Amino acid sequence: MEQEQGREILRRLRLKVTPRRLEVMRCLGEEQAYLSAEEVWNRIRPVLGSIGLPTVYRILDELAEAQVVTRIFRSDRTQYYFLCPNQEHHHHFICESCRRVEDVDRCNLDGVAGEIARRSGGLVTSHILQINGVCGECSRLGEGGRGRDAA
Amino acid sequence: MEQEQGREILRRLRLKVTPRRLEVMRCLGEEQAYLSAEEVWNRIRPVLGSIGLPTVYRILDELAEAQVVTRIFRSDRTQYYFLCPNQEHHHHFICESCRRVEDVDRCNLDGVAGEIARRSGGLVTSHILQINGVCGECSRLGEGGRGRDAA
DNA sequence: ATAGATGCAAACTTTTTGCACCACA
DNA sequence: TGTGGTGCAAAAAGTTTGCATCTAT
Repeated sequence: MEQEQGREILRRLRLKVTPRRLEVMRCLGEEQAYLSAEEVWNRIRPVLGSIGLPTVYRILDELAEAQVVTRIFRSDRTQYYFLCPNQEHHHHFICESCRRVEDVDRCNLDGVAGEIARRSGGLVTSHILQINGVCGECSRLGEGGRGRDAA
Repeated sequence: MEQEQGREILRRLRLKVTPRRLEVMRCLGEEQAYLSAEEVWNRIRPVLGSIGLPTVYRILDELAEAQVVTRIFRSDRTQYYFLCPNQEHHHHFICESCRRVEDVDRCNLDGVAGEIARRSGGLVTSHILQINGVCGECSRLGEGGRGRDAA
């Protein structure tokens, strides 16, 4: 994520361009991996001098609302975020080992919406499709992966 | 969910057959709708006389672990559960209005796994596919739906 | 100049844990 | 009769809120 791209996104959203917002976006984009709010906070604190955790939450919420970041679903009770400014319809392949996210363009779900409508008269408004696995690099490195913790 | 079916599930999991476990399963299966732990608790307390909320969490965790209940993903930070003892691979259409869940057999995702393997050498281990929308009945009733709150 | 952004502390919600007591097998 | 289940109280973890101060526009 180039800084200029971040500025443009914020202007489009009519949010003020602040160092904190730019840094949250840079951090999430830099690793192409999903992170929790606290992990983002730990990574950007050294760069910014200081920033509060509530500010990180506020920024992530705004960006998720604006669909500039995507929430990743896991069954722990933590929310994870991934920068995804690309608005085309697509899905994500997420690596269970290194947490990196790859885009998956293919989405064969149009037929499903039709089936539901035909069967019961229901209407599909959205879907979550998240593909979990182990990425190429982590597969080659063998099990255990790089690990990636809060610190 | 017949009581005998509940007993069989518990025996298969080598869990003791207790009134609390049977009642949690009955409650989740009865409505064909997803509920939070607290909602389950509120519904079964009158029947059982008394049960602690931690017990409900423990039971739901065991059943989710055993894949007898499925977790439903929402962006609030509450976990929702749905009884789904059917082990065939399938997905769910969930109604945003009444929370009822319908099974969707169709799953065209085999091609996606192949694409990921070819492209980067990655390996797909699982996927989450949750289809959100408004069910036939709620569509016919018009917007607003039946509502379904914790009480 | 001013509306919006942020830090800090404290609250809040959901979920988990510890331990004594109880009940199914 | 003993292992596993449960109630209760308290803690933990993640997230949100209130308000005073600061800053981008």
